[in-house]
Amino acid sequence: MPELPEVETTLRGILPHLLGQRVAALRLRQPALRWPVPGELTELLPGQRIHGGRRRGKYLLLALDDGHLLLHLGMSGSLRIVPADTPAGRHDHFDLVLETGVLLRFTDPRRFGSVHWVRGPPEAHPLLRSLGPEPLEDAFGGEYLYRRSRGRRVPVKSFLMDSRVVVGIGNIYANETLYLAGVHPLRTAGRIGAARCDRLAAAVKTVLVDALAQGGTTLRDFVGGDGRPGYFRQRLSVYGRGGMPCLQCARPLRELRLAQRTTVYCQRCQR
DNA sequence: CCGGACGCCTGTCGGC
DNA sequence: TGCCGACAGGCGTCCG
Repeated sequence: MPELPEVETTLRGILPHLLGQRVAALRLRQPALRWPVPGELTELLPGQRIHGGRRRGKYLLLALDDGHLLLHLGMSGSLRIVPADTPAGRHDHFDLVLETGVLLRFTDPRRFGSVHWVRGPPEAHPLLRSLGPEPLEDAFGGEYLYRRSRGRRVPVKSFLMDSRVVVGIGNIYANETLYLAGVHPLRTAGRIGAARCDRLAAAVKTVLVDALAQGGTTLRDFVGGDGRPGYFRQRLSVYGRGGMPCLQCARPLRELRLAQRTTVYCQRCQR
């Protein structure tokens, strides 16, 4: 579900309500996520102050006094700031109760999300250790893509969605990026030239920045920390448009399954 | 090391 | 109307 723009939007929505606040309690009602929510958190978190928050790939990291809370939204997760008396539904896994009485509520119907507690530097956590660069930072560019893709025989779409190569790109933005760059999703990553790697990297940045400016993409259940949906859906060129006309050449967009993910592209405009 | 497939879950939608 | 399979924004793990 949430890719970089949605996770970043979530962070921006919740952070102002969290910074400087002390945790009053953790109300854990449904610990079953991808990995069980550590029960020790209910004793560990109260009293700790939240003094920072950032995003790494699709992970959210909240800095507390004694460590970091690491959150992943999986496919259907969301984090929202809600008033203290908001009734909890069936998929509301936990509330972080703040001293102001406001709640940070984690909701996740499909339970692919997760929560971890990290004492040391969060980058050393096994889930973060082998992550590639952030796509919007300068370390990520055409030159980097070119270097990393040499010898790789995977389709370029799979390559872009590999978090060891670059973080934050999921199925929606991989499709959109390839369309914008004019690159066929099945093209072998290692056979893409330097110039097209430049185009690809530029397209990644453009798509993510534009999506961010729209507050992300809401297909069904994504909401930002303030409860509002994202509006990038109206700007999608290919994702969800299989069979509909290409916006550039009007031919019907084609669809295929790659690694069990729907892939949409234009046979004429992407090579 | 690399590439591909699987499975974890619930909800929704389209076809019969 | 109801049932059933396919599919949905991710990713760690396993297998060849």
